[in-house]
Amino acid sequence: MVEQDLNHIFHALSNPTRRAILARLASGETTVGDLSHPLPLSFAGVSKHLGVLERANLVTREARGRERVCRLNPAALRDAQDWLEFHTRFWTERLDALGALVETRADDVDGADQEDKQR
Amino acid sequence: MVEQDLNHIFHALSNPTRRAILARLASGETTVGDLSHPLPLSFAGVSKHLGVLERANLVTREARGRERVCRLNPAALRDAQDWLEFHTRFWTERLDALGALVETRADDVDGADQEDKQR
DNA sequence: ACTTCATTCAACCTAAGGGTTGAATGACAG
DNA sequence: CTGTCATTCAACCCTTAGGTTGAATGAAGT
Repeated sequence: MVEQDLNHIFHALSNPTRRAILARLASGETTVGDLSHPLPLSFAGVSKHLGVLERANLVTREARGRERVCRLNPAALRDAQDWLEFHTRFWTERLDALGALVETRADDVDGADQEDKQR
Repeated sequence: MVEQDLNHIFHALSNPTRRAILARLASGETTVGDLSHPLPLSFAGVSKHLGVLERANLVTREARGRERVCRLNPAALRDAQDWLEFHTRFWTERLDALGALVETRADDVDGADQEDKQR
């Protein structure tokens, strides 16, 4: 998995219509038509959104007769989650450590000159 | 936390420069200047990216003298992670269940007519 | 006070997003 | 083989993104 993939995945997730599509697909595969019925969008608009989701590898479209069946592909979502999990953990640890540091020194850093040891 | 927040968070994360900034900030707070040195961007460009990260509430900027100090705010990242975690779990369960279903019936659904029970 | 340094603001540019329409494709029903 | 239905493609529109420059702000140093 490369940077580019994350770009596409996060970009795909940044739009509420696309997140709605994903949520809808989580409860079962559907055709593009079924997908677009509840949405306040043109057919072609939905198709475009599916294109974005497909580029991010979050969704696959497969022809079945004259319809296209859309399915989730959780693997890509997992990639994004991995990135986030790594970073949240890392950050939280760092900030916790920082918090602890500040706390243990709470009495002698009361002033305003403690920025030197930060960088 | 609302939809809008997720839009901003995921949008912020969809850009590699911004992810680099976040990674950089994970190892300690810095000024905008320090942040932009290693980046192949103009100063103002970096400032814009920080604006996006700030809108997503992933980063805070605080004036210290004539510089601005940037810090991470892991709370927002946690929001994104929660969304992803919920969905990956949900999807995976669904697809696992589906897989199990297919497997138990593997012998009598060899053909192509099993789509009816899907919708 | 004057200059310098860190940063932002404003204006601009080009490319990409998100949406629309209408024509094109291609499977299916008659 | 003709018409219809599901979908995509192409062209267009407007807004946002991502970048640049140069001026503006505002704290610090002298």
